[in-house]
Order: sequence, then structure tokens, then C-alpha cells
Amino acid sequence: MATTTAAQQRARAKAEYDAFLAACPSRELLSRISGKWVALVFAALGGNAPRRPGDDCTGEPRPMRYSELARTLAGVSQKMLTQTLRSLERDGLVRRTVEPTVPVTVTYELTDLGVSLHRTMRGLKTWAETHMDDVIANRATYDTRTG
Amino acid sequence: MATTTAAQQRARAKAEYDAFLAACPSRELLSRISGKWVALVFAALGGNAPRRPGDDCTGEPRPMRYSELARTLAGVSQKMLTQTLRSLERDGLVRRTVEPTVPVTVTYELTDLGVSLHRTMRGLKTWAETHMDDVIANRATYDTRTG
DNA sequence: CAGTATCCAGCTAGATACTG
DNA sequence: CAGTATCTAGCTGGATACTG
Repeated sequence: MATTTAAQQRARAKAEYDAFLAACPSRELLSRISGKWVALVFAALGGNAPRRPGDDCTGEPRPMRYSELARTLAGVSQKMLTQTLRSLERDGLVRRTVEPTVPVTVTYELTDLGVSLHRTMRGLKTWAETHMDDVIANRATYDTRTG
Repeated sequence: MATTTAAQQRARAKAEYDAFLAACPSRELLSRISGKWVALVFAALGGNAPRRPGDDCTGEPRPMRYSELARTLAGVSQKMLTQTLRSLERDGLVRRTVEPTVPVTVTYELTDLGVSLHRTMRGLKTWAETHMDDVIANRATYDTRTG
């Protein structure tokens, strides 16, 4: 009988790897931007969503109010919008400004860090627009081949 | 009383938006690459993981066998490794080759499409390595400010 | 060697209702 | 207007055991 079982060795490897994964900045970033509404909030605050349906996008970052974001991201629940904005604020990607009017006025805008991340994410957008058709086609082919 | 209730209007907006979201290539791509093991598989097959702990990375894409991948991605379960590889194969990002030896030899390698996506993802990696420290610091500041 | 099959915990996100 | 609070369904990923 070995001094460490296979299960123990796997548990140790897992613990080490979990630590590595948790510390890995790329993984951290991926989980950051892959939230369901994160990319949409970036697009809206980054000026890549039309102000109104049908309008052109300016491509210029601009502040937006909570209710305007809620309208632009049609379908988002209040809970998820607030949660998403809060976590982005916590990470310093979005700035939240409260004006003490009655009722209060709250605006959100991208920080410099947020703008920089938004620019990086547009590389993904470009790849997606260029190649996702191929991916979808590959899926269809695979599915018919395998029944 | 209105002819459509607020709940009905929201449901309609949600249905439309869900369709938009499902069709959005960027969202599709994000969910594709944000799987826990996807980036690691890309790094391994793309030559950005050391062949053995301590080795330098070649940066050259190369085929790897299933067991070699399992060793490189320490901590991955067989289920998740197989599932990840299958889905990448389905999307045409990874090619799976079976040699009918006894027992069988199976190798995985990036396709051209996979290499192209891997290159795009390195933009994220660069941003992460440059800026994630700031993000972590921002988090800490936010947490102390809010208690 | 390279998988399948089954079961289960934890997390993400949505629905709904309420408030300073 | 801009939230908070609570409950819950569904999905992702992990543990474990078995196989051509």
C-alpha cells in the first residue's frame, strides 16, 4: 500500500491547480467579462448601442442614467442591472455618480480603465463578426455527421 | 385598464431581446471561450503551456494526446476535458484524430480557425497581465470604503 | 488509453414584491 | 428614480464508478 493514495494525490494536484487558476489574471478577466450583461453595459456606455432603436451609434463613450441603461438593455431585470453595475464599479471599470436631486439622479460612465477594456473587447467582437458564421456552420456539419 | 399589462409588455420585450442575445455573435463567442477549461486547452494546444513543469513554452501550436492534455491541465476531470474537447471539435476549433492502434491513440490540435481565435484571445491575456492588478486594487479599495 | 454514465453541489440569473 | 430583498429554476462543473 502506498503512503499516499491516488485520490489524495489528485486532491493535492487539484488544490494546487485551483490556487493557480484563481490567481491567473486571464481566467479572472474571462469570468469578469463573461457575465451575461457585462458586454452589453460596456457597449451602451461605450457608445456602441443606439440611443434609440434605429439611431446610429456614435462610438463615443458617454454617461448614462440607470433608467436609460435599463431601457437600452431591454430584458434585463433590475436586480441583474444593479448587480452588474455594482461589480463593475467595484472593479474600477465604471464610475457611479449620485446627484442629490429629488428624486436622486444616478449616472454611470466608463472609467479610463473601462474604456481600455472596452477597446480590447472589440477585438473579440471583430473576430466574432468575421468567424462565428463558420463556427455555426461547423456545428451544423458536426451534428448531421454524428446524427 | 390597458389592453396589455406591464407584465405582458415586459415578457414581449424579453422574448425579443432573448432572440437578439441568442443571435448576437459576440455573446455567442463570449460563452464559447468562458468555459472553465477552454482557455487552458487553447494555451496547451497553442504552445503556451510548458511541455513539462519548468520547461519554456515554444509558442508553436502542436498536437497533443488526450493523456498529455490531462497531465498539462492538472486538476481537470475526465468528464470536463472530454466535454470541452468535444465542443471545441464541434465548433471546428480543434481537430481530433484517432489512430487505430491498440489501445487507440487520439491526438488533438488547433485548426486554422482555432489558431486564429487563440491569437485574438491573447489580446485579452495582454490586457489582463497589464491591468488586472489595478482591478484587484480597486476591489480592495471599494471593499474597505464600503466596509 | 481514452473515454461513458450517473449523480450531485454550487452558482448565475430571473421573477416577484417592496422602498427611501 | 433607483434601487433592495427573497425565492427559485436551470446550468456548469465536479466526484465517482465503469468500459471497449
